[in-house]
Amino acid sequence: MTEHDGWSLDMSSGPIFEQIAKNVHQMLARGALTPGDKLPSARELAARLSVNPNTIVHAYGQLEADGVIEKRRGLGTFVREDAPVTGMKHEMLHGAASAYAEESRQLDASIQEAIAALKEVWDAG
Amino acid sequence: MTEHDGWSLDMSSGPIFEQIAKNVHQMLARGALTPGDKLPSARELAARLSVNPNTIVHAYGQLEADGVIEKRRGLGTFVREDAPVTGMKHEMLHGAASAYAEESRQLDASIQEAIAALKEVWDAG
DNA sequence: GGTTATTTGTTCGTATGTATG
DNA sequence: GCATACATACGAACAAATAAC
Repeated sequence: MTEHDGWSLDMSSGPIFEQIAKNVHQMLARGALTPGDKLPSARELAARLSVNPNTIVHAYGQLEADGVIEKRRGLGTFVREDAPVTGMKHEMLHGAASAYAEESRQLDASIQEAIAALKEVWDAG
Repeated sequence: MTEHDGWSLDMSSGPIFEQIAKNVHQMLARGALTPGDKLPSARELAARLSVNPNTIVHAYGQLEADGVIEKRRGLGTFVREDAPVTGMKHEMLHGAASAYAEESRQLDASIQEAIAALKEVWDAG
């Protein structure tokens, strides 16, 4: 079994710094992170994910620009108290659902077929 | 209304040449392309999608490596007679379903929630 | 029959963004 | 912050197959 504390990089594609930022959004959406929580330092997270520290800095910078986190010099990086979390889970779920619906429709699949395929693969993950 | 002859680029993310290759796979899966069919020339498709002709060449090159198409200098690019089409629709649908299942699980959503979200957005597309 | 023009794929170099050290 | 390596996308010039003259 692999470790599972919320921090991972097993997503399929895209820039690493975006995957990390997305991961933070997901952890916020499912309550694994809440306002006031302290994020790992750039060096520590970089070591855990085996990536360059600058990549973490880049990801945190994007999250700061999104208004999700704030950096406190000498203390670390924290989830902002006014971070937008309400309804974020449903927003992200709807986004993923829209992408799946779009791909299914491009394959000329009905919603019944799409649901059937989803049920088939749900347990496999 | 936008034109809809099967060729488009409105997918969310990823390299352009991969989006084009994926589009060809989808058209093959739903029967919009069949073995022996002629694909648009690199220049024509590039003009239609407003991208560089070399980007199309790159996408076609990947499809050729996949054994799906073949190029004939001076004639054009064609779907190979022995292109694998059987079951391709289900394969691609399962791939998309797996991606959606993965994202839903990372948000701590149940399969019921995932199906509900899918139903909600199905008509919106 | 040979030459030209058009269409097509092929190949070179260049610029930008990402990841690394 | 800077230098290097890699992938992606772009641009222009090249070579082959076909049709028309």
